[in-house]
Amino acid sequence: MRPTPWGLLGELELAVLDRLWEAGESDAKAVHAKLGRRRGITLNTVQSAMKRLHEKGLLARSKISHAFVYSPALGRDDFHREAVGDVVAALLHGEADAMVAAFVGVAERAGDDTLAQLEALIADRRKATRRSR
Amino acid sequence: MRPTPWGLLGELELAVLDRLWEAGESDAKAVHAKLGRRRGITLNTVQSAMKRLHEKGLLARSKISHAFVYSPALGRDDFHREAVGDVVAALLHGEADAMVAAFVGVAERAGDDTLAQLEALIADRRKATRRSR
DNA sequence: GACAAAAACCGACTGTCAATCGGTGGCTAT
DNA sequence: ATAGCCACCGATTGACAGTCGGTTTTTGTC
Repeated sequence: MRPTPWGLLGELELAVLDRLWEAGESDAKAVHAKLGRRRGITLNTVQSAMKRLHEKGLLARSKISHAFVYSPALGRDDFHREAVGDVVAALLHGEADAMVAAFVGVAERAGDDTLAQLEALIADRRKATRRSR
Repeated sequence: MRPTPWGLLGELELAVLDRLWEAGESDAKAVHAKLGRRRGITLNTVQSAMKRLHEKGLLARSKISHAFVYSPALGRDDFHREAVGDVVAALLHGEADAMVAAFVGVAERAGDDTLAQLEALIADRRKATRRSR
């Protein structure tokens, strides 16, 4: 019985992903060096997290000599879109009105500039859409 | 050891909320009548879910005679805004650019009309903002 | 080829949380 | 008083992240 239908990541998993996006491909040791010390967790823990991320298809890895080097399977933006999309899908069952309202609401309380940014980007996307049609 | 930073609801809990938003205040029995049968769960299970929802502050309740009548503590839209906002906050640590990009991306793949809707609503909100300033 | 170091892997344990019931005990209306 | 209804408590299950310890595998080096 799946508690939540949307597969959301944990805190450490997100931190690892962020690290990978920032630093590009890295091995477990490098990631641990950056965020393991602060958190007081072992290299092993970081390894486990990265392995799970790999199993979920979020990290690609390749063996360099005998060690793994991981890299994000999705771009930061793709992942964000995916995640937000999942939540939105589970929450508002595909109802565009509600979705739009939620977006605007969130953007609004993030600051007025955000709304303007949103507007600008939309204009951009719509232009692109029209052209490609 | 918090598994996920965002407190997201379960499947049943969401269904209960949806039901309450649709039908207005109801007691556990009524909710169970609507979605318990299909799911093959007992009234008791629905009661538990509603109680948890109440403890989380998402359902208000008042005792009518000896039974509780529950009603949503937040409007549907408020809740959606809240939930999406939480996820966005945890995911993109307050970076407006990424947020905007994600919104547009999700809206885009929800259909082209959605983008237009979003645009319209934004124009609306910005007008309102300007007026109130 | 043997060996030490490094890293991956496996398995276990913990904490949290939703879902799900059963049983118990308290009101309520008759 | 008493039969029902219903809330509450507690227990169980299942999932999943975080966290390690211990074991095995791989490698580079004498």
